Amino acid sequence: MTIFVTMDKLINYLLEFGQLNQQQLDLIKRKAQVLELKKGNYFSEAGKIPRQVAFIEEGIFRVCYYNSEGDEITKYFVDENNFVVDIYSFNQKIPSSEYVQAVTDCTLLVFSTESLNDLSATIIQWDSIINKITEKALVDKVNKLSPMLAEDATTRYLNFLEKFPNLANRIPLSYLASYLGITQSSLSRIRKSI
Amino acid sequence: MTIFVTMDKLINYLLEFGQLNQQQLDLIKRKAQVLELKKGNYFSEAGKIPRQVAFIEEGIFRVCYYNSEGDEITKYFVDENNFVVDIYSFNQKIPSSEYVQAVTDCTLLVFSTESLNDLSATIIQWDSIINKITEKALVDKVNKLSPMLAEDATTRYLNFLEKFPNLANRIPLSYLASYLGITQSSLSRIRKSI
DNA sequence: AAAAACATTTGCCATTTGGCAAATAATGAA
DNA sequence: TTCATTATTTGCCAAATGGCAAATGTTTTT
Repeated sequence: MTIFVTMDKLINYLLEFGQLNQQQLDLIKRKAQVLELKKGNYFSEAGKIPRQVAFIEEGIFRVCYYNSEGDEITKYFVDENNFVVDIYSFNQKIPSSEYVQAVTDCTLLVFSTESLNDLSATIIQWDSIINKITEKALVDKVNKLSPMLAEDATTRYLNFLEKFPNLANRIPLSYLASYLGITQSSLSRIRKSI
Repeated sequence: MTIFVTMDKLINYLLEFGQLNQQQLDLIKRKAQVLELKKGNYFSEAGKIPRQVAFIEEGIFRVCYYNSEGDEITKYFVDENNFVVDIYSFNQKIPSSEYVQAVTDCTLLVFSTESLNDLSATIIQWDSIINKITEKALVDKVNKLSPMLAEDATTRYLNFLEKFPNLANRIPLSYLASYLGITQSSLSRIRKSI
């Protein structure tokens, strides 16, 4: 007896990247495990080898690390309808250098390494779908970061507001400031000036 | 009768990502076409669907585009021992939104879409190797860009100097300034101050 | 409720970077 | 070589951002 969850978001997302029949979809659903993660908790941590991949049903994560000066840097945010994982460490089976933290309460569909291996072995299109998803996720990150370098802090903040309208005032200033590449006081002033 | 080229760099690079026997390596070499590209010329252009992938044997490229203000932005540089292509447009078969331009004279090993399809159909590990390469290239770009946001312009310039020691004074200031996210005059001043 | 701990805002001033235009240097064409 | 074109540097000043510490506000603990 399994908990009934439609997993519609996941299914629709996967179908954007390849065709899957009902039997395959059922198998995928059986391999996914629902996980609720409270705001502030970590899905994976620096120093550990990631052994799971999560599809975000609900909520927002951030990926962060500590630079050589010891500053905590938010590398990017990931919201619902996306997978989140340190993909490089996961695939290479090496310890991650970053944290994946829930910035809101989150509902995840979690796949273990073993489940993914099973899916890869059973579903002929699986690898192709996963590779397309991975590639798109990474290309999107590059395309997001690249123009930010040429934008001023206010523009970067406004773009963040557009992408995550309800988040800006619900997360610590430090998360956002380090993502935008500015100090907390500058961000505070930018907020006031808008 | 084919031109004799060892293609050592390419072979060694591929072998970092998977095993290939001599027969497979020979096939790969036969599918690659040597292309010399003079400084300033384009390997691929915005508006066109990319139909080739290049391995850079020698030389340096930049990938650039025009933002909504019409400024030319250098998204990143790619040097020898790397593949270069607008991977997203290439795979999706959609027109690229960026230019791939030689910033020095370059020697390339070019693979057409058809060659890559043949290799994919013939060499069982091919897709896996290519996916690993793609993933690493993109992860590297994200990891390069992300900390730049928190660095000041001088630091970004010094890091560029470290990565491309011989390039800084041989390419137009505009290429480098737009990559660093600063104006040409600022870069000029930073240069003087070092 | 009070205290402690933590997060955000603000003031003050220094530093960095930008904008613009003129001066200078380098490059390429005739 | 000389002229024309393009690229780079520089001066001047304005705007953006940072650094630091104090003030204020918020949350958590006791």
